Amino acid sequence: MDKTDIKILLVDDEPDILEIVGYNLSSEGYQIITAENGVEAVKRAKKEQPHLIILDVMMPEMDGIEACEQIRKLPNLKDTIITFLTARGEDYSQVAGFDAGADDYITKPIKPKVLISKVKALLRRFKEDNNENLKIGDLVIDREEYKISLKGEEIILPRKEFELLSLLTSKPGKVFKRDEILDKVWGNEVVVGGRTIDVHIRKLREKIGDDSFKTVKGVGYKFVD
Amino acid sequence: MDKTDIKILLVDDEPDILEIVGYNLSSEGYQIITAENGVEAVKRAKKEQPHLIILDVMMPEMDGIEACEQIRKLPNLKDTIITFLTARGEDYSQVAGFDAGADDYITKPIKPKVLISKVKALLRRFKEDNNENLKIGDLVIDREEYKISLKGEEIILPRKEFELLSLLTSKPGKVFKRDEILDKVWGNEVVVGGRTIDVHIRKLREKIGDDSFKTVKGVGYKFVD
DNA sequence: CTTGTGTGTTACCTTTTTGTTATATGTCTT
DNA sequence: AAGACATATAACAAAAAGGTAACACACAAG
Repeated sequence: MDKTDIKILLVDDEPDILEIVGYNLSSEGYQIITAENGVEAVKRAKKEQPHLIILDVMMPEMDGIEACEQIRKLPNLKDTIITFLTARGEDYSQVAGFDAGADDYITKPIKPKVLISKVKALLRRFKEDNNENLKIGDLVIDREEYKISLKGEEIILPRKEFELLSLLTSKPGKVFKRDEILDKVWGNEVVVGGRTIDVHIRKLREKIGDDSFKTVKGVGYKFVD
Repeated sequence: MDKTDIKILLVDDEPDILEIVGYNLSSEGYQIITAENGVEAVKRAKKEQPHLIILDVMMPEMDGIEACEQIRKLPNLKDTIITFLTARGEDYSQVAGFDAGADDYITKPIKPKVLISKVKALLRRFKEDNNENLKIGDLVIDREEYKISLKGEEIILPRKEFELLSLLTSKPGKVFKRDEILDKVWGNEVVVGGRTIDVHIRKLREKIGDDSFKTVKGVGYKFVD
């Protein structure tokens, strides 16, 4: 994901802060959206789906804590990172903030450099969470480039095999039922013979390693590390 | 899950810290277990199966990092949340801590209020994650991975046995009538002989333990802790 | 057009799971 | 204590599930 694709929602009732912080972050390449109070913040968050929300605690209309709680309730914003802006020493805010579902807080007065590195750190964590390339043991799976490498060795897999591997590794340990595999890899319209999955699993076993794929009889297959 | 059902293992070599933090958390209603070094921590964790472990990094005998690694290896503790206690500025510990499988860290000096809200936040996440796994006494049932573990020992069960166990444990203590079991595990269309359930119960008894399954004559079976 | 590759099928084979039966053991009632 | 139930158990049989090799077909590249 490119930096310029990242949206940050900045919420504070003081226009000065919005401007200074906004300026600093946009010059780093982030997309900035602003709001001046909690009500507006919730509204914009819902509409714009930002990746990160920086929320002042003390605000008119609806304070940051409440706004945070509201936002956390929205299912499509549950992976959004929320960080509070609080005056130093306001211990209470920190406490309430975590309770409300915040991920971090930044203390005022704001030092732009500190702010930016904190934002970067938070977003890095975010990216790691929903990364496109998976790394499991010796195996790296690059979904963008459609290739994998095992112990540094690059392996080209045919599409179906890749998709099957990709599915199984998306949740290592989880048992994928045959139905589920058919549905996700083949698409539920297509009807394939009963041994098709097995054959593909066998091919993966040949290429990736026998132990990585466990059969759960009567249920399906799982990938193990 | 009630708050009073939540166990927290607190590990630090300084008795003062154990006392203060322990006091604060117990007065919140959590059950507190303590240990004074890594070796002891691992032992107690294995035995008590706490939901959250607060682990000091610097300790004699075995430091927090190593203890964390050890604990993460135990299959029935893999959903336990581990958070480190580190001196401010010890950046290295934090990094190593995350590598070892920690979920968070708390910096010293500890402010009780901050600590408590952090604990709450962590446990909230835990509850959300963990709706799939049942834990009853020594037994952990992982419906997603189709496996169970008993006292840390992993056991693979065939599908019908797994489903039967899964049903009985879904409401420990409740007596499931034979009809009900047939319906839920076999499906009401299928007709099986009268002794089929007994045989499966017997197999579970062999594997899980004789005492866990009680026969209620004329009615059915129940799982007891 | 030929060749090669990806994909899926089929026909066995093996193993595991599941279910049945016959017999034993209990337990409650009268 | 005998009979009627109900469950336990072991040995066995049947069915299901998965593994594998060989092959068939489609389609793209040369």
